[in-house]
Amino acid sequence: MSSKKSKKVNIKYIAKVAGVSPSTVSRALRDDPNASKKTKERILKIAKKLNYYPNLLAKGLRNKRTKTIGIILNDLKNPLYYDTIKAIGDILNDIDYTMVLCDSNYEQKLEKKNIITMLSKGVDGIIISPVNAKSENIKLIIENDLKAVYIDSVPDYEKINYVYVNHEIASFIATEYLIKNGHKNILLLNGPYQLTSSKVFLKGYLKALKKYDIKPNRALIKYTDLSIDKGYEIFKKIYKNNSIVNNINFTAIISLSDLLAIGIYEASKEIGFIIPGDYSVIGYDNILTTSYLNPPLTTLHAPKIRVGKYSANILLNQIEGKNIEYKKIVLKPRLVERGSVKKIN
Amino acid sequence: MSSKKSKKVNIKYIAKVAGVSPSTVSRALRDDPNASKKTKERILKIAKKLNYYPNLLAKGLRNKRTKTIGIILNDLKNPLYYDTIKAIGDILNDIDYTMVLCDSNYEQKLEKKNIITMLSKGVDGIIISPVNAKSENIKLIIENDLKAVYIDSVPDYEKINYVYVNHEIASFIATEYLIKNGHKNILLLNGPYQLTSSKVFLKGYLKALKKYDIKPNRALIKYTDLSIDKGYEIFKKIYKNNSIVNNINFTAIISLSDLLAIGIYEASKEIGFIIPGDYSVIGYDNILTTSYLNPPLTTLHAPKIRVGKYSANILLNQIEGKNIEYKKIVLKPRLVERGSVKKIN
DNA sequence: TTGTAAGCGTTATCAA
DNA sequence: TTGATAACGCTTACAA
Repeated sequence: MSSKKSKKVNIKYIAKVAGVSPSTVSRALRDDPNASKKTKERILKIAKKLNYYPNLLAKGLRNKRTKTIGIILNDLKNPLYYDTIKAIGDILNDIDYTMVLCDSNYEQKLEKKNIITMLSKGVDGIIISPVNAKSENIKLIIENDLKAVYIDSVPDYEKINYVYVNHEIASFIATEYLIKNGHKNILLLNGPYQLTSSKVFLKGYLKALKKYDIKPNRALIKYTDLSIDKGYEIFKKIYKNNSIVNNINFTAIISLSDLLAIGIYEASKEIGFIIPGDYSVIGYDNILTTSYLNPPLTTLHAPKIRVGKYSANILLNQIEGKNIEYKKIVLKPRLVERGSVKKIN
Repeated sequence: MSSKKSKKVNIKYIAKVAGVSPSTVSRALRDDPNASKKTKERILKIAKKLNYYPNLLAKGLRNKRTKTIGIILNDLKNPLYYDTIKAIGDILNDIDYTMVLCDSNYEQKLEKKNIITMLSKGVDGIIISPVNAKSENIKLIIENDLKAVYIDSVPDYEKINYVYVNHEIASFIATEYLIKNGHKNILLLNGPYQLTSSKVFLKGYLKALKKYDIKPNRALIKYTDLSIDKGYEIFKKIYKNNSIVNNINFTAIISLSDLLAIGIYEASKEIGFIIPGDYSVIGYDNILTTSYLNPPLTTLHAPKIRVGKYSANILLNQIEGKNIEYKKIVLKPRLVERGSVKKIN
């Protein structure tokens, strides 16, 4: 069938087989108008028979276009991202683009490396959930004219695209909802301190407290990595401190991520607390698992699929030159009332 | 800071700035022994100041190595893959490789396109969950000498690598477990018909039935796509047929994917059936959500992280030439007993 | 230790 | 409509 050690099939080789010049083959393969229909058909047939596939490295080097986009995310394991990735993937499949996927692990240094990798690989653009909206890494993107759509948090620049679920509104809605349910001492379980999303999330929380004349308590604001384990850990630690020194009291918890909320559930189960009897809990993102928790988690729905669709379309339009203006899309989270919040007097 | 319209920084440009030849720069950047320490340091400093980053397309074209691996999966949205992707990503980050990620959507045609894309992009190897173990697509991989590690199902070739969770054992364990709990009429909710995993899964099911002298019933074997929605749909349809014609009876369900099992939960809730009172259910994969279902889903744990680690390491070793032999790793699923199976008389 | 030059597979320009 | 040629940015003989 396939001859071993067969010569590499490239345009030059096809040209030799077809008895024409490489440029003619190139034109035929690209369906260039400057090529007779007849030769096109002939070349295409030969290319197919030889199982030719183009060398995208050479093509990219030559054309300065790779039909590739980069996706840089903070944690490939967070279920939050999968609907988004799937949505992007579907769009790319349709138009023969591919994606290079990187995980920054919430580390600026790793993020920088990832951005440079994208530049080096000549991707046509990136979709990035930045670690920090004010970091040098954003400058790196801008100064290198790398087309980008920011998701998750928004750098403070004019000439950028973003598709942003407003975290400030999210925490505001959550906090207000709890307050209206009688809660005054609300623990904020925030993400990593350096994460811009955490800062924004804090803002909405404070805003809501202020609106209802509740004095914020520094001890009720905690920062941690976004994972089930960390949620579990921190809640156990809080519980321990609480029972000993008894300096922090709260009746409700807001967390930046459903994962943290799940960790709280785990810890509560172990410690023996009841949700929402002892503590009310609100999560964020509305990942699959939340609706099956016991009690089902009240959370804020993030429109993950739309984030993917919008960001991919914006980026692609810009790459294809169909749209020059910068697009700024702000999506609103939506409260999903389930069973983890209790009304208290 | 950055001069607008600045000249592209490449090796040639650095050479000019440094007053040396391009090859000297190339050697310096690659830490080639044939370059004086002094010039190396000088070049490196200049490169840094100029914010040089290498053009990986050119490098790849020249070296026939791209430090890129391709990942081809059947459904980017299936939580089964998250841990695997994350594990692969962590390993790649450590050694400055990147991944190109593609979704084949369980379609052979799309899979073929994805494989060709990987070849065209000159990836150093792929990790693939093939749609069908006997398809022409496998030949495509082999004939093009594309290094590959197969996960999820195993093509019938000698010279391949795979990391495989044995689905036959999975369904056998599940079926036997149900039988030992008194079930005789067991519905098999399988994946898509053309999917090799489905065929293998069926095998273990039949084997267990045979062992206990239970005659298989064709009507109790169903095929469908792996998603919550499809699980929901098919179960509602089965219920409808069942109540009208009453030709199929069963007390337990085995499904190829936890997602299908969740769909069954949803349908049951709506119809009013009790799990495991009316039907016992066993899933497969042990995705995060399963332990929070009500009742918690009894399922077979698939070692997802290990699949990622093993497959990445095998592939990388082979790419780096550290290992020439083909590696075949079979992992065993492990029964996770929870609350969705009831013992009957 | 360094420089020259050719080549990786494409494509755009120019000339025929 | 086709062909020759140079160039994309990098590396590696080979020569100096």
